Amino acid sequence: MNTEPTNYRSLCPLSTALDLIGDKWSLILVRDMCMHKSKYGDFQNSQEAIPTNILANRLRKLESNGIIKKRPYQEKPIRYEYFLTLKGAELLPVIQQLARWAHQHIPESMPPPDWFLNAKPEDLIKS
Amino acid sequence: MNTEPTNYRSLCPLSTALDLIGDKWSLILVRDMCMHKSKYGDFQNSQEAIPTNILANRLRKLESNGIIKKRPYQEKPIRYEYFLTLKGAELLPVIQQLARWAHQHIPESMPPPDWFLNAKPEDLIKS
DNA sequence: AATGTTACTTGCTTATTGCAAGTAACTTAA
DNA sequence: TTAAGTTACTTGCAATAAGCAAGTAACATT
Repeated sequence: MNTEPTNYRSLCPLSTALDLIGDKWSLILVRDMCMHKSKYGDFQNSQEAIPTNILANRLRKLESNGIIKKRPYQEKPIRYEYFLTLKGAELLPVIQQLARWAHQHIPESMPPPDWFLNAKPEDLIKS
Repeated sequence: MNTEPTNYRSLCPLSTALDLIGDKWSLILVRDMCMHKSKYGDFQNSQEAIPTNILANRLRKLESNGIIKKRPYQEKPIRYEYFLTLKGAELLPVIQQLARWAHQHIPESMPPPDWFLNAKPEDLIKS
């Protein structure tokens, strides 16, 4: 399944970015991988409670768009762990800004932890 | 129409942010307002070709969430212009990062203009 | 042998998106 | 002065996507 858009809505960089990750769940999964969650069950157990069919679909899409990679961690039965590519890790500044914004402007939201605000994309790859 | 979520999926700042603006169109409209587009027709004329019912719906949601405000620019018939609040203007760092990311990682996307990358939220309000 | 765990898929319902057309209140051109 | 155009929408409906519940395959554990 290749899910890269064959034609983007426009070539505006913001618009192309949103064509890839502009939905309610993709960045939640990127966040989880920033926190070194890597297995299907880890993602399911996050507070936001992603439906399992959506989770499977998003993992496929993110992989097909080069944002994550999967690698087998056992053979019988075959099971994969998922982790960020460089392309995926470099979404960290985006989600840091989103978290900062939410903390400043959405009263209900919790403060982002310091380790998260201080993290760098290169901390996330090949860990 | 109040569209603020009564219960967010979680209180994680990223998650609450995505509950408000995590869709394909909201940030496109914020981008347009950063470019000083202000009228309904201006938004319709953007390259991404937002459907008119979605546009009306998103303007309502963004206003109800305090990200934009509207102000009448004529009385007969009543017509409004839309502009960013401080809360909306402070989404600029988010869309700057998204644009930067897209330019670096999506080959098809165009480079973001320098004025855009160098803009500051305070440049956008009360203009 | 039965129960549990992990990582999914399938079927179905509900919600959202998007297209096309319609409408209201004007403005402009013939 | 009438017809066509503009602006800012709303409504109806079809297509797509999301979400819930249940099922399944391949093991491990009790």
